[in-house]
Amino acid sequence: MTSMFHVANANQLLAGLPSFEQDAFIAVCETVELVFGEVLLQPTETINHVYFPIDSFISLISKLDSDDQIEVTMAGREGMLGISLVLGIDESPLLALVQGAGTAFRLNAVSFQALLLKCPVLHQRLKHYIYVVMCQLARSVACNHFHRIEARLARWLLMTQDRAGCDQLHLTHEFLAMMLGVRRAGITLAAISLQTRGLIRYQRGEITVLDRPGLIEAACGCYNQDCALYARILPVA
Amino acid sequence: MTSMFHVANANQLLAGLPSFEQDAFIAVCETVELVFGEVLLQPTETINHVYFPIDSFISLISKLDSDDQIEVTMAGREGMLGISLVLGIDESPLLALVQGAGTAFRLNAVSFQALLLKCPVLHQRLKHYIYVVMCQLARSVACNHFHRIEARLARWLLMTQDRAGCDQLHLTHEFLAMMLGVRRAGITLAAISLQTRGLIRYQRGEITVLDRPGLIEAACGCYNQDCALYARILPVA
DNA sequence: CACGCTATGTACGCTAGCGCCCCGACGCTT
DNA sequence: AAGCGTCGGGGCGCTAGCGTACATAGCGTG
Repeated sequence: MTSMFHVANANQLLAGLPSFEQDAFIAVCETVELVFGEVLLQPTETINHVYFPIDSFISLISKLDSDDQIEVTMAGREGMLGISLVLGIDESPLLALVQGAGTAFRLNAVSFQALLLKCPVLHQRLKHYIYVVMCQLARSVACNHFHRIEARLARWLLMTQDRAGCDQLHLTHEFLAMMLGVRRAGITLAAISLQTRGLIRYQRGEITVLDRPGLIEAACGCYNQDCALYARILPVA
Repeated sequence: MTSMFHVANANQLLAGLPSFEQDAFIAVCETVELVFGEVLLQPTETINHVYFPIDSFISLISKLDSDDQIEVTMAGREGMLGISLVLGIDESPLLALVQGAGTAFRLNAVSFQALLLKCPVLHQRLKHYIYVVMCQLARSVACNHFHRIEARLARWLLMTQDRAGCDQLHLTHEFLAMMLGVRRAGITLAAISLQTRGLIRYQRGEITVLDRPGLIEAACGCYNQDCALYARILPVA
């Protein structure tokens, strides 16, 4: 029963499910290791599996063409990958890239769909999760349009830290540029500014968050609003 | 029975429903007139009614603060307002503004939720609609970030024309600036360019689309991709 | 321990779009 | 017919961010 307790807390979408639904979940899932840089889903590809990250996390990237791409949302322990199956669609328009290595629960699409019918509480919780993601997408449209690179970088680091669960992040400026849809040089300037202000420290692909409250201050309000929304709609129980 | 045929074709989400579900729908809905400029929903407001536009359409606007706001999606005869009720959430983070006057079917939230349980085909179709909206939001994040005002304006005019169903649109530069989240002067320059190229003509708040294929050419590919997605996921029959 | 790769710093000219302002023109109202 | 409010055109200096390029500095490997 200890393992169930663990399951319930391993991923926040699964947290607090009644034991009946937890049993059903455990019966069909497997545990997999996600490797950094792995592409779990190409745009328009069929979704064969859903993932519930435990300590890994995944970037979901909207790609207009080879040059223009931007991360639109993340899936870590607070979320899942393959959510559109809940809507009855087995494809995703986004590129899913493992951004933080670690473990995740994996289910094949068929089992997942069957599971939803057996687990109304999970089903409802996942619908709420879809709502949260939609709100975050809508906010991101505005955020990416209006806010400066530095504020967006701060926001992004905070979101990543929440999902990685540690202060040390494995990220190059190049990678960050890809995520925010800006130049690498643009990231460098913003990073210098954040470092000068004592909020972060970095060196050859390792970024350390030194002052989280300060970073929240430097980030646009979108970070706090996203957090507040999630907490309100998907309380951990 | 003629009226039922009309219902089935009045709003594309309702099109093609089995007659049983159409009956259930007609039993609970009312027809309302939407007035230009009317605010149907403030951000965070409780959703008391859902709307299925017939020849009206609604702008859904993400508002960061009083200055920074941008339209993120539209709801016309191809969609609906209040979709988050399908996910079990009776609030919307977006501002809903009537942009094209006309008629719409309206249901109160409670009846709508009850209706979903009685109409599995409608329910499934609305879930598919949610998927389409999510994809469009994700694309808009990238589009608004990477594409020039002129291309985005062209896209926006096309989307509006589709929903208005006529060549003549009632729009000032000021309003367009609000929708695209840019300066009025920025719209003026883009509009001049489109007019010079013979794609549109405008005069004191009336814009006429002269060359639709040319306008599609001038728009970013996002327009075509959105259309293609909708057609694929929500075929009209 | 030297080499080479990768990550970061920096520079330069350029463009889109900003904020702000003023003007003229149209058209509705009185 | 006059007046006024609304709409569009245009100008000004400014900034963020772009594309490109090159230089330095760690680090791992041979």
